[in-house]
Amino acid sequence: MGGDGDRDERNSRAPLSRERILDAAIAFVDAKGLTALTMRRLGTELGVEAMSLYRYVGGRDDLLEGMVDEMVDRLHLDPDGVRPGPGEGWQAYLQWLAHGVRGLAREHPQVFPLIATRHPAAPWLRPPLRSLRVVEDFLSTLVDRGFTDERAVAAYRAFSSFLLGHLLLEAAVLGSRTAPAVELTDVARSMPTTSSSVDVRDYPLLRRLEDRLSEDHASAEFERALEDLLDRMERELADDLPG
Amino acid sequence: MGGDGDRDERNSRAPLSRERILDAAIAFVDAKGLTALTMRRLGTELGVEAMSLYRYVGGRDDLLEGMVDEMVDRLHLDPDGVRPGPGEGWQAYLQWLAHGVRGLAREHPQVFPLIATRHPAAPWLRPPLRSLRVVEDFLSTLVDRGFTDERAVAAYRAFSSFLLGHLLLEAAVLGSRTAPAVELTDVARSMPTTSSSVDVRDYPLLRRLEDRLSEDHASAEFERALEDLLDRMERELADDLPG
DNA sequence: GTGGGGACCTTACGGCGTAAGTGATATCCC
DNA sequence: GGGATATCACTTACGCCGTAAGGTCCCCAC
Repeated sequence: MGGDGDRDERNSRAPLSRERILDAAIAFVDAKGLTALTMRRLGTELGVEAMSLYRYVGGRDDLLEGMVDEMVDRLHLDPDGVRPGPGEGWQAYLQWLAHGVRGLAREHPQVFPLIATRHPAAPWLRPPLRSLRVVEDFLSTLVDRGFTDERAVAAYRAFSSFLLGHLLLEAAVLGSRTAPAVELTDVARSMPTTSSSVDVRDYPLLRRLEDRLSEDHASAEFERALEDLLDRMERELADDLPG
Repeated sequence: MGGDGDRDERNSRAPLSRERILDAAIAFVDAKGLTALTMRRLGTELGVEAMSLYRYVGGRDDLLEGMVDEMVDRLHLDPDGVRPGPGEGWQAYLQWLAHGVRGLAREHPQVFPLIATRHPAAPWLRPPLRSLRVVEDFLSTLVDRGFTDERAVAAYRAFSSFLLGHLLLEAAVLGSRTAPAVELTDVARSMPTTSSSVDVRDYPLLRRLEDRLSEDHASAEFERALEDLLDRMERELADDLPG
């Protein structure tokens, strides 16, 4: 049996690496949704058996963790502009960071819940800023700009809560648009158990406001709320000095 | 072989119902964590085979949905005090609602991510306020108190973002405390792949602030941020009238 | 008593994560 | 050049998962 013919039977002979696997996993989730990601399917996607992935990722959990890490680490490359230098004030930095994280959420709405929901390594590593490097950078930037330790930590907490709430909701909307994921059979099966009939007529205000509720002002609301948050920080910061 | 002896072989012969299943599931997740919840184990917990559950819940997905619905619906019973009447102003109502939702998050930190993360039935049914009844109540209360339709919708969006961000983070901390869930072997396996050695010495500010970062001021921060949010709403509301 | 129907059980299937062992291919030392 | 060795992917197998389909038992109306 000719041992020659199967030399390049798969043309995707890029040699497989942790990064290649993670990128493929992120792309896969973007396309098919989180629940569709299995080791076997991801292997198929890469032209490889599922078990081959285990040389690089240690397990499904480590795979998810790796996806999150890689995405968060992208923040320090160039989110969507140039990172503000030391001369530019902490507001510019927080604006830059906020928009960077928002970019992640909008580019990968199916992956973002993972960033937001998985238990971080340390409890004070709050999503969505779950990288030691990013948090160190956050705190040192603020301290360098005149924040006390206490104010910097408070700012970190307020900032992460803000990002998480706004971006998780924005990503949920984008994500449900991208991945219908619910088959018609699923809807059919879940129908009979849901309590009798949910009649919209029981909720007159919802009916009246449904169109308005469906409008999308995500960008404007995000900018507005971010500015409010920064104003609030600025006010609190000013309270420290004149004592 | 004596057909008599197995009359009451299981003393848990309460007749099984959707509510009993949902309650058991919530208790199970509180105790063992979300990933430990399987149809088979939940059946065992109830003294029943897994397939018996399907007469009441339609599938695992419907089970999760039911848990969320039941928890959110508890808000309208008596969160942690008496619901403010029509004479009490929208601030009192929002305070009451916010503390009710926070109560859910703190009592069931392992379930809360489910409330926060699952795709709601309608895209404008934003977590964590995912019930038609609750949202109708929210909007009508505000409109009755003088909000325009537009302001009420904006308030709904800001309020849900606020709750989601703050409570998901608070629940994550409580949840990781409750369910260690990570076996020592898991940690060991995920170690070798995580990039070389993560040395805390590379992050001097984190080291300096670690204690401060670990302090728990969740309650005070929640109250403070909630008041800020209500103040902001009040200011915006006042802008409408005097025009 | 009997038969019809509801509540629970049994069996079975395909897919999942992954432990363990097998083979093929590139690399290096002699 | 030729074996030892390391590297990488594959194969096989196990136990657990969700759940489709059908069976069994018991209780109650007649």
